Amino acid sequence: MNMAETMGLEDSETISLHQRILSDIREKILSGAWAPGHRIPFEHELTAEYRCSRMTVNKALSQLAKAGLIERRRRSGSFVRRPQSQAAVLELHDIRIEVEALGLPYRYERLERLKRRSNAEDRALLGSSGAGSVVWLEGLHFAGERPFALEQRLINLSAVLEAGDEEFLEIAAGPWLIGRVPWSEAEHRIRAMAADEAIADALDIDPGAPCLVVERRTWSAEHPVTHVRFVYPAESHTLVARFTPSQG
Amino acid sequence: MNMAETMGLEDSETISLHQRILSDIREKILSGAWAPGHRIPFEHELTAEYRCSRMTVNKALSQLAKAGLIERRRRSGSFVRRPQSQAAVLELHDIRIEVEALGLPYRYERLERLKRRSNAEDRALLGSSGAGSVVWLEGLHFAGERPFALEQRLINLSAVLEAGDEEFLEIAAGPWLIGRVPWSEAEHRIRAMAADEAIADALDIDPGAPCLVVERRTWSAEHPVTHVRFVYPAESHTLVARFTPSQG
DNA sequence: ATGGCGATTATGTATATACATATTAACTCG
DNA sequence: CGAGTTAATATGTATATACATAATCGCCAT
Repeated sequence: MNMAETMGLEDSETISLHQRILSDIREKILSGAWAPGHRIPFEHELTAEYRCSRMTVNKALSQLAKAGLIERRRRSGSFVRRPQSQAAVLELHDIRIEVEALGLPYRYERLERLKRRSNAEDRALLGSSGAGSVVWLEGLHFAGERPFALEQRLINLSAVLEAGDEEFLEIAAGPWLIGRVPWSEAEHRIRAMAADEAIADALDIDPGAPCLVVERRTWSAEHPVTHVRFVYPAESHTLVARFTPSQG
Repeated sequence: MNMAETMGLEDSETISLHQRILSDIREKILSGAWAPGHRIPFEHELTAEYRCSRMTVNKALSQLAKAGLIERRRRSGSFVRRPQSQAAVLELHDIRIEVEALGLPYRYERLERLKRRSNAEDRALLGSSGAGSVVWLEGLHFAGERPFALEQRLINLSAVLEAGDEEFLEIAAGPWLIGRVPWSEAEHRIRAMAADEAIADALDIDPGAPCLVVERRTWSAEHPVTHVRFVYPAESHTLVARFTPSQG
């Protein structure tokens, strides 16, 4: 459709309009710009904003609703949902949302931050070939008073330059990155591990206690962005993923 | 819509027409009536069959395509795809393939088999409401000489009657079931756990050692089919899942 | 035969329109 | 003033229509 360039689409690719609306809104939600509970614009407002028919807007919103990102209420509008299903756990992995879904107050605390040139191990973790600078972060996610997860993260500064100026003292890097770098691909590794001294100390559990480890590598347009490792005490966490061949 | 009753819909519920088309076709595919490669009717044929507009048919087919059940080719039509969606999301659970990929000889050994009427716990595991008979299986997957994974499985006999006559002495139930029951939905739970006495004994590891536990429930057309729990010694196993942001 | 080209065909996406339905806000009446 | 009714509103689903696009078929000229 020749709608795309009239809208001033920056991507040169030809994306259908309803796809564009869909990803715009998803981006706003995933980045946190529209928090859970936020009422997204009415169909007729989006119709005006994108200069298209209501059907097109409706198609996009219906998809978001089916994907569980928003909830639609007649006469009231469409609202960002608190994610809780598979999407939350494996696609985003926003720990704040997980913790708040449990009804517990969430807090993030940075333990360590280093900026350095990448070494061989960093490059292996990132799945990167070239050298460059990285930021190394370690932090704790709390659910109430108790540590909920330990986070160890590498950020590739050649992919996200601004991360070099960010302290990440009370903001976890995950949500921060999501708003800045649209990820195109991610790979998860999930395994069990016995807590070593350092992990046991950080998470306030016994050394040797079983932990669930979720590692994630993210790429944006072929460039490695970040590698993150979440360590959960076994009793605190279960990942749930639900699949359906079709989404009736 | 008053379309539903004009069509002679057997369900008393009011289902939208495109939902009905969608589930009709999905059923045909999952049941095997339309095998992979089969060309499903053209939009204009379905338009005639369901007496509706092409947009409505198109909406249903587009959803099926996005869900990966069918593939649409311009000028040629829409074709049933070879099932592959599951592997894309969490590629696990043909343990034989996993083991052989490591270059180790694979062997399965049944430890226990019981046939009984389901109790409350069974029904909870299966996610089933009604009573009925089940088969309980326990078995070990070996990689070379060492135990690779412990499998504990419940099979709902009212969904898979033939399973009652099968011994599963050297064939794991997973591959056996896959050939017989087209699954329509699956839910995975993944967590870490310390090995108890029984598990440690079976897997030949120390009690208290960390294990990765993968539980899977499977449904076929709303009916619970099986619940299976795989327990892996932590050092032997990592799950890998790779995602690309879907539908957008 | 055969390579290219135009016609045909099925899908892809968008439009304007219509009416149904659920829910809330406003209003009316005892 | 409160309960019940009515009107307004946002979404839900369907229609007919239009044109774009990709792939294929068949014809024709070489």
